[in-house]
Amino acid sequence: MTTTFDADHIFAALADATRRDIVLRALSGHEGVAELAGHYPMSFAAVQKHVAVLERAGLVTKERTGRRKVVCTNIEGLRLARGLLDEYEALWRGRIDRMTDLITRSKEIDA
Amino acid sequence: MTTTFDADHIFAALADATRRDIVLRALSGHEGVAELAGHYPMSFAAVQKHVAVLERAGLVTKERTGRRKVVCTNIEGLRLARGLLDEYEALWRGRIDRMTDLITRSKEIDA
DNA sequence: CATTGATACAACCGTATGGTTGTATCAATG
DNA sequence: CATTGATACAACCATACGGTTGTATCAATG
Repeated sequence: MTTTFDADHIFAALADATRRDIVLRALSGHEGVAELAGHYPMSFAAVQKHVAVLERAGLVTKERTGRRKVVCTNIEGLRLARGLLDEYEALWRGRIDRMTDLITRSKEIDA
Repeated sequence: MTTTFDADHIFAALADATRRDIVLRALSGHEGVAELAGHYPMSFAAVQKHVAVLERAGLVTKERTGRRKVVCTNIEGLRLARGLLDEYEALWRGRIDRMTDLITRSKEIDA
């Protein structure tokens, strides 16, 4: 699977409430790291690290605007994440369908 | 958010290729921990731990069958995970829609 | 060009995670 | 009931992670 590496990073990035919240906040794309940091009970550097994790996962980008750097949720990244989840859901659903199919058939055999 | 705790565990559980593979394999629900362990280049105990993580996240269950314990993907858990993702997608999409709406309007103003 | 505001980075700490090996439990079976 | 097969659990190790503080960079501004 070529997307395994990314899936690791994406799911790991989403496995933290602070980071999920940052993704939401960064959708409007108007807050710098400092403003974001203001919303959470932790240091500026900690939030900075969270943003870095999201960046590495391709979920947000940073755009320089004057002396600030605005954090923007990367729609492409989100779509990719969503695509991964869809793939998995398809696989899951596929297997579930085949399972229920098997079950149905075995019931027919039983009858 | 009441589901935050679960989201942490679920995303974290999915952030590992081995565990994602176990979820897929366990959908057919006929392999014990030992059989599962056979597929991966690691010890039995390591796979056992991975299964434990998935179990804690509510993604699989173990059912005793004779002397074996069969690992079964928990469809309910999967649906819950899927639900979480849907919620997030809805939020994301909502914000995206509002964003594109804003962009469209500002373009109209520009024109 | 010195200062200030905003971000980046490095070092450090405690704890969690992914892996190992070894031992204990527990159910089937001779 | 001793043995064997399958799972569970505990101790340990290395590394990653989430947090801290302190220092460095870098762009605007007086």
